[in-house]
Amino acid sequence: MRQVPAKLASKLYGAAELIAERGLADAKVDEIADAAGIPKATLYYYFSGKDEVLAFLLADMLELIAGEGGTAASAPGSARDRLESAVEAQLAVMLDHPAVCRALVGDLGRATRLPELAAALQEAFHRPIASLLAEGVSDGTLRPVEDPGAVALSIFGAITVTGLSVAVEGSSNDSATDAARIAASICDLMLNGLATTPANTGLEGDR
Amino acid sequence: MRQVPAKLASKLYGAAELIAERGLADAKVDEIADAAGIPKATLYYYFSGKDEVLAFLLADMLELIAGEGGTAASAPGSARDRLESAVEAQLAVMLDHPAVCRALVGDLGRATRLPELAAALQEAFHRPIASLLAEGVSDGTLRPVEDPGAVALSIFGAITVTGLSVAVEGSSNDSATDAARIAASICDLMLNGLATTPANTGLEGDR
DNA sequence: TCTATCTTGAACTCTCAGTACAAACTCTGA
DNA sequence: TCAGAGTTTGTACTGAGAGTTCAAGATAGA
Repeated sequence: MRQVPAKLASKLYGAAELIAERGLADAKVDEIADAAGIPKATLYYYFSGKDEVLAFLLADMLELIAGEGGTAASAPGSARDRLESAVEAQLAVMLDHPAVCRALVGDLGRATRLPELAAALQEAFHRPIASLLAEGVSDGTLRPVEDPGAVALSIFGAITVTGLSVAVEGSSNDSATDAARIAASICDLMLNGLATTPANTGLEGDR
Repeated sequence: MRQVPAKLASKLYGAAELIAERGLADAKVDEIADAAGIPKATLYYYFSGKDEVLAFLLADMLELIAGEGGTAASAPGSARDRLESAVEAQLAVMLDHPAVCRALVGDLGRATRLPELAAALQEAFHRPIASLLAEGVSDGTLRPVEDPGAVALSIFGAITVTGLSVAVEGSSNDSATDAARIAASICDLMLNGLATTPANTGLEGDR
C-alpha cells in the first residue's frame, strides 16, 4: 500500500457509508470508487484491493482512538478519574465516525485477520484500559481483582459494544453529549456495580 | 431454505472451522462443501448460498444460547443469582462452540444484515439480561440505574467480547470450568464494581 | 525543457458463486 | 412389486465482478 495522500484519504471516507451499509462483500469496487469520487484505476494504484481500502479506513480511526485515549490516560489525576476520561474519549471518537464503526463491526473478521489491524485494535482500546486498571490499584483508587485481564476485556467489551450499537442505531445529533452520557453510565456500572447488598469489595484496608 | 435434516446439520459444523479460519468471503463454496463432506449440489439443494449456510449455523447456536440463558433466567432464586447463572450459561454455550463463535465475530456484518438473525441475537443475549436487571430492581437484589438499556448493553458487551476473545484465543480443554471462571470475574465486576471509595454501594463486608 | 511520478479510461482475464439438469437412489404407500 | 415423490449427486455451464494491464495525458520538480 503506497503512502496515501491526504486528499485521497478524505475522499475515501465518502465510501465508508457505502461499505457500512452493504458490507464489503456486497459493495462492488466500482461502486466504492464512485462513492469516493475517484476512478477505479486510481484506487488500484494505491491499494491492492477493497480489503486494503477498508483496512486503511479502520487504521485511520483506530489511530485516532489510540491517540485520544492515550492522551486522556496520561493526563494528571487519579487513575480512576483518568479511566473515566479515557472511556469517554474512546466513545467520542467512535460516535464521531459512525460509518467507519459500522464498517468495522460488519467486517470485523477481515479486520482481525489482518495482523497489524488486530494489533492496532489492541493498542487503541485494550492496552490503555489494562494499564489504567493496574495504575488504579497502585494509587489506591481502584480495588485489585482476581483476573485483571478478564476485567480489562470486559470493560473493553462494554465500551465497544455500546459504542458500536449507538453507531449502528444512529445517535442524536450531538455526539459529544451522547458520548459523555454513555461513558457516565458505563463508568457508574464499572465503578459502583449493581449489587444492593454489600458483597465483597474488600475496601477497608488499602494498598 | 428447506428443512435441514439433523445429519446434514451435524456435518455442517465441520465447515464452521474453515469459515472461522478464513472468513466467509475467502472460503469457496466447494471448500465448504468438502469440509462438511457433502457435494456442492446437495448444499445448494438446501441452501441458497454460503450466506445461508452461515446463517443456519449461527441460528442454531443462538437458539441454544437463548435456551440455556432463558432456563437460567427463569429458575427460582433472586434475580441477582439468576443473572449470574444466565451469564455463565451464555458463556458456556459460546465456549462449547468456539468455531461458530469465531465465524460469528468474523462475519457479524452479514449476520446483522439478516434481520431474523439480528433478532435472534437480541433474543439470545440481550433480552434475558435486560429483564433480569428489571426484576432485580423489583426484588431488591439489584440497584436501579439511570439508563437500564445502556447497562444491559454493557453487560452484553462484556460477556460477548470476553467469550469471543476466549473462543478466538483458544481456551483450555475444560470449557465448562473456563466459563465458570470468566463468568465469576464478570459478575464480580458488574455487581461489586471497582471503586475503593464508597460511592453508592458503600457498606463493607467480606468475602 | 526534461524526467519522474501521478492520474485516468478502457479493455481485458480469470476465478468462482450460483444454475441447470438428468441420472440414480430411497422411501412410502397401495 | 410397482409407481410416484422427494432426495442426492456428478457434471457442465453461465455470468458477475475482482483485479490487471497499458498507454496516453497531467503535473510538478530539476
